[in-house]
Formats: sequence, C-alpha cells, structure tokens
Amino acid sequence: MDLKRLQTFLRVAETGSLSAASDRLRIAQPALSRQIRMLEDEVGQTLFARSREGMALTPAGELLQARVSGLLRQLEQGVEDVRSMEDAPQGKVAVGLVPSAAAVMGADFAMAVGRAHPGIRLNLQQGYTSHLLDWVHRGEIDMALVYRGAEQLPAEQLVREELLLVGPQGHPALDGPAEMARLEGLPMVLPSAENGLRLIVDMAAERAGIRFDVLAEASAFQLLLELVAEGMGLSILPRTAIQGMAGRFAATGFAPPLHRDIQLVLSRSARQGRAVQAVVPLLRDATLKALG
Amino acid sequence: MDLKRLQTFLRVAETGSLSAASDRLRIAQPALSRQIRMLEDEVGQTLFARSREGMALTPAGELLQARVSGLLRQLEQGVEDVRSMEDAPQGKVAVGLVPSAAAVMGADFAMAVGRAHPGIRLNLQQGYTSHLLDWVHRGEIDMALVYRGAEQLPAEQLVREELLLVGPQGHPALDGPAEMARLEGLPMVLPSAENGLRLIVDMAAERAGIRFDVLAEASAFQLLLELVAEGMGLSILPRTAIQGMAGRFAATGFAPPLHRDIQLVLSRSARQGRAVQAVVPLLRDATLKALG
DNA sequence: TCCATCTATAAAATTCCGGCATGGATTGGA
DNA sequence: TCCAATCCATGCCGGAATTTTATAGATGGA
Repeated sequence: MDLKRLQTFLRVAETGSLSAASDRLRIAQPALSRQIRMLEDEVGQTLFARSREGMALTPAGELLQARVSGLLRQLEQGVEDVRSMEDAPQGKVAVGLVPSAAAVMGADFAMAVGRAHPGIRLNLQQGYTSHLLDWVHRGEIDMALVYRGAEQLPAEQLVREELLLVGPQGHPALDGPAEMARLEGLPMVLPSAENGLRLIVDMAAERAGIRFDVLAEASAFQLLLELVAEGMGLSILPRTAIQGMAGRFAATGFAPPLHRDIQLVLSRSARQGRAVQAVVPLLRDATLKALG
Repeated sequence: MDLKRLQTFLRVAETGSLSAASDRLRIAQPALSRQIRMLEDEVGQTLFARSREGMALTPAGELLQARVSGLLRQLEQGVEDVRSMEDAPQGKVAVGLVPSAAAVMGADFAMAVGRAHPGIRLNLQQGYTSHLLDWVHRGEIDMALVYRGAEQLPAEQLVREELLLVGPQGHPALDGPAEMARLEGLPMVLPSAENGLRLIVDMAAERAGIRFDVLAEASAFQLLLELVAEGMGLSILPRTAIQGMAGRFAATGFAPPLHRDIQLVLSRSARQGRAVQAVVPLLRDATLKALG
C-alpha cells in the first residue's frame, strides 16, 4: 500500500477527472492514469467508471474513499503532533458547524484560533447535524457543533437555547407564555426543513396534536424576521436570533419551554491530537460567548 | 509521509534493533538505517536512542508509535475490505480478552472463527481490562471482552456472572445467603490483585466496612480451589469456576448479590470493517456459550 | 587485544515514477 | 458527415529514489 497512491486516488475522486486532478496536483495526467490503474490492480477492484465526462467512483471506489480518507487525515495529524512536540501545536484541525452556528460564531471562532495558535490551520466545514455526526464518526473532521448528539460518540452539552414565539408588537398570541396547542391553524413563517430547528418545532407540534399553517419557509433567520415584521405570520426562533431587535418584535417563551441543545462531539482522534485539544476550549468559549 | 517508512519504523520499534528488523523484513540493514534517518529528518525529532544494544524509542518515538500504529492497522483493514468486497470477508481481526475469558473460551472462539471465516486471520491478545480498553481506544485492537466497560466507548453487556462464596462442604458460613459484613476476619484465599475479580471483591468489602484475612492469593482459579479444598480458607469465585465440582465444595450467593459484568467493547473501526463485523457475533456467541 | 555485535556511510545496481508524445474513444457542432 | 475538442490509455525515456553490497566506526566482553 502506498500512501501517495491513496492520496492521488482521493484527489481524483473528489475532482472527478484525471485531467482536473492533474492540474491541481501539478502532475501530468498520464502519471495519474497509471497510479489509479496500479491501485486498482492492487485492490483487485475497478474503482472508477471511465467515461467521456471523467472518472466516476464505482461502489468499490466509494467504499475505499469512505474507509481511507478519514484515516489519512488522522495519520497526517499524528505525524504533525510529533513534529511539533515541544513547540506550539501545529497542523490542520477540521471542525464542523451547523449552518446557524457557522453564521453566528464561525468568524469569531476562526479568529480566536488564529490568534491563539498561529501554527494551526483551521478547516471549517458547514453541514447539517446528521452529516456532521457521520463525518465525525468516520474521522473526516475532528469535532463538530451539532444540535443533538450521537449516542455512539461522547457529546458535551454546551448550550441550551430557548425557542421563542416571535411576532409583531401587540399580537394577541404573544400575551403571556405561549402554548403549542393554541397555535393550531395560525399563519406561520418557519425555518425550512433542512434546518435542525424545524425538526424540533415539528416534533413539538406533533406532540401537541396540532398543525401549523405554514405560509413561508426560509433558511435565513434574517429573512424570516422580515416576513414576521411584514405581518405575514408568527415564527419560532431561538432567542439569539432576535437579540437587539427589541421594539420591532415581541417574543414569548413556551410553556412548557421549547429548546434546542447545542452539543460538542469529538472524534476519537480528537482525544489524542495535541492541535485538536488546543482548539476544543476555543470552540467551547466561542460557542458560550455567542449563544450562551 | 511515506507509508512504508512508517511501517519499518514500527517494526524497528517493536524488535528494538535494526539488524533484528532487517531479518524479519528481509531487507538489508543499511536500508532500514536510512529509512529511520529520513523519517527522523521528516519529523524533525530523534525517534530512537542508538546504542550498542540496538534502538530504543525516545519519548518522541513513543508518541509516534502510539499515534500511528493503530491507524495503520485500520488502513490495511480498510483496503482489505475493498479487496474482498464481493468475496467472503478477509483480513486480520484483533481481539482482546481478559485472561479468564481467554482461558475459558479463547480456543473455542478461535476455532469458530476459523470454521466460519477461513479468510480471516484472528489475532488474539490477552490483557487486563484497563489495557484492553486502552488498546481498543487507540485502535490497536478491534474489540475486546472486558469486565467493566469504558464510558467513552459503546459497550454491550453480555454476561452477568454471579460471584459465590465458596468453601468446603459443611462450613457454617455457607449456610444460607452470605453477607459480606459477616466475613470480617475470616481466613480467605482470593484471586490476586491483577485479577479484575479481586478489585470487585475488595470494593465490596470496603463498602461493607470489613477486612478479610487474606491467607493466600493466586491468579489461577484451579489453584484457589485446591487451597479451599485443603481447608485453608474461603474464597469468592464466579459460579462457572466451580461448575462440575458439586460434592467437593459448597457455595452460596451473597445478599445483596455480588457479580461482575462481562462487556463487549468495539473500536471505531469495528463499526466499519466487514471482517470485524463478521467476527462480532461469533465472539458474542462463544461468550454466552461459555459463561452465560 | 581481539572478537562479536551493533549502527552508519559510500558507491553501485536496480527499481520506481513522472514527463512527453501519441493513440483511441466519444461527443457536440459546423 | 466530418472535424474539433476533450477525455483517458499506452509506450518509451530520463532521472530520482531506494536497495544492496561492502566497509567503516563504536563499544562492551572474553
């Protein structure tokens, strides 16, 4: 097994073509062709389906990619840790954030890492909870901020955000604590389905045995707030989303309260790597500062 | 980073000398010398302390070994899985067993694996719970049978063994359920301290606020039983240890019952690897058959 | 002191790999 | 229908990297 071969395999797999990978790797295309061929011989499987459009992974290729790519990252990082043993931590650290977290605190977090550990190159991935958990599990990324932890991975509870019913000033439904059951049929503007928040809201609605009248969906909270301000309907959003908006909106908590948990999950490598360990407290701090 | 370099590094590290490794790898010694040198340059650390006795790992070397060896195993196995995609599962699977489990079921288990999956090469490691958990954690082995699971790893409860107070026929303490508090000062022969069982017994004694009068310790249950038969003292052993000995000994359970749990812990790679997945049910069956 | 046992170094031989030129296949457009 | 463009594959060559062979250097024990 040659490591370089595996790396070129991964590169070709992600670019989807020999010629494209050849540009990025600054290696002539025939060389890559031969590398892939040799890897295929070694493995005894066809890894790519060749076509006019380039190279597409076969099932065997996908399996190899899934099994190998995380391990290579960890290997690199392990060597990097040894290299910078008595210096400041160095190397690449990959962190996954759910979109809302990325928007609220991504930049601050990245700056904090750059300031505290100039030797660490941060790789920020954005994705939904389920994908992020999968990546952490496979070692593609070292840690992630997600909305509900996995049972199989150790998760650390960081923040519990309360979700509020938001509407224009003076709306009758916002008088006192909100009850889910009384929202039956009310016009709503809600986060769209790919948002983890929506899942929580829908589940709560189902539990209360009601259905919303969802007039609009949007993934950006900003947009939702504008729709609410226009009087289109009510929304359900985390408290942080309407911070600094006092006066333009009214909001009230639910009874019983509705909330979403933000958890930090670490990959196996995260408990070993020095660079990763250096980043963890910064991520924790940034999260608490932005959302706590 | 070259993979071959890392592998020779590991080999040299475990043999402790260039010349010994050169024999095993069928590679001339100067080649190894150069490989190590280049790895050291690459990492920027001295990995071995050279002496007339051979090569001893420096702290940096130990770190590298710890970080890298598990990953390489998993990498090999990943490639092997792709290679044998549509065939029967193949490759090496490393399993750790606590000594007592190894003695009771090790052979049966190994035979079952060989019978069901001829392509799988089984690597059986024996060790104490704490070591095994560490190895699983670092990916050195794929799974282990241990006495208490780790919090950080998903563990599956397999068997709960009841521990019995064992003594010669007619001993007064064996009349009815035993109570820990009444064993104060009684002469005992117990498993020695490296045995996981002893830890449980000691903790129970401490909880009851008593101390045994430990006349003898032994790690082999067989030996302990002989001492008990000689009338040297009482012992505390799992029920399976005295199976088929009815007539020679009397035994009674504790109130409240004392037991030890046998758990199966899987490494991260175990949830991906095909070969590993094929072995898991066999290990489970063998355990239940021998101890359940 | 001499031998045995390590690792390190130097030079020759070999193997491996990347680059260039080119071929073959497929598709889109004139 | 034919040409051009865009893929990947193959053959050959030169250079880099690695292994082998041979040997030196160091060190502790008979």
